[in-house]
Amino acid sequence: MDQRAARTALLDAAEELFYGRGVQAVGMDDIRSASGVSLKRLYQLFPAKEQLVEAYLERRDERWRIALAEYVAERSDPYERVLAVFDWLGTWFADPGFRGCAWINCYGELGAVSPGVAEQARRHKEGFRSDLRRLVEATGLPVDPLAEELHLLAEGAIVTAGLLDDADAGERARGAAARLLAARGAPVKG
Amino acid sequence: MDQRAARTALLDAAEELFYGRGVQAVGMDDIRSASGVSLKRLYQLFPAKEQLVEAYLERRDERWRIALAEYVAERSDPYERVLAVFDWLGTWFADPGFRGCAWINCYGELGAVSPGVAEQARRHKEGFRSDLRRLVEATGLPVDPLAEELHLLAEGAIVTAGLLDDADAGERARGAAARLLAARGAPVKG
DNA sequence: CACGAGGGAGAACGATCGTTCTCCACAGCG
DNA sequence: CGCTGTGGAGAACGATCGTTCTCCCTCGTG
Repeated sequence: MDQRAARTALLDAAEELFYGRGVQAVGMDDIRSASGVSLKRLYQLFPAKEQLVEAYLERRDERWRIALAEYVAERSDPYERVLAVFDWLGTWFADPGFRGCAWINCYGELGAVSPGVAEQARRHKEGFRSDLRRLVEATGLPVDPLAEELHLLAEGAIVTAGLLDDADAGERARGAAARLLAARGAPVKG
Repeated sequence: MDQRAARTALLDAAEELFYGRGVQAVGMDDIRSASGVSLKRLYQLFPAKEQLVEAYLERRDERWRIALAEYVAERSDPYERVLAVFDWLGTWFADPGFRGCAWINCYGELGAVSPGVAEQARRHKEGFRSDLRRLVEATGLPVDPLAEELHLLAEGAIVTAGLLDDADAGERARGAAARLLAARGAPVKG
């Protein structure tokens, strides 16, 4: 197994374990067992646990936002694209492994104690917000404050789905989003 | 110092430290120093750290929701009362000690590992949601799905204010809430 | 004063865990 | 075959921290 494969195996194991149980509940030894990579190699690639956590968040951010973008790109109508964000959230919430937002969870766990983790969480949320803003721009509607409002709905749905196990939060957010779009002049479905 | 005063001192210290730094970053010794209560007494009142954490969340929930209710009760118009929830969130976000939602943070930190903490977080969020629902009921507007939508906005504002340091999230959520209310037939200010 | 109960201060204990070190197997190469 | 260095397995180390224990002081009571 070369360095590249080891790195991938480590990040895969880290993602599954950290997301599922929380960072502090997972030891480096658990990562080792789950990945099959020796501790020596682990510490060569990630000299401290914190760096593994940050790398996990960074890679997940990339994947998460790309998956969202691909899902959205399946629609052609710009309004539908905006609403598809909420559909996608709904499919995420329905995933059996769903356990809330990885970045919110990590921020709660380590944000006060690890600037790097706090930064990753901030970056992810800002990235998501600007992705959403771009989708709103494409509709031609006035972006402010519409995009921010839709972002609040999305974040609210994520947190509610995670904490209250409320998988319908996506649909409900979609409904509210449609109403806000209509209030701003989007053509209403008939 | 009698038992009652010791309990209060402990919960005060726990609240300040746990909220400010996260639960796992605070040792029982820190609680002892900050409260002035001896370890022996601490363990008499809270036989394990987890119970102190749960008691902290429970007392904070009570205070938080009462403070919100009192703020809201200063207005008499039922629509204004609903919107006042978002004003109150805005004042909370502006507090210099604001560091996001205590329950979301604790859930991220311990939710996967401590059922008691997960339960407290769930209870708080459900309590908040039903408080909001009652305020919407008082307007006479159809409650579903309006109340849920407003709840998503509020949660989104809380999480965004915490993570992105965005103190204006309250105002923005208030704007969106006003629009959703208007779309459901509330009389518009003019 | 004797004495026992209760409480405070802080040492001690035991477990966990991030990180490093030791030891060994084995492959490449003369 | 011997030498060398890379890497794996897992023991060891050191720190932290939740929890308990020890020791001592104090105070109320006979």
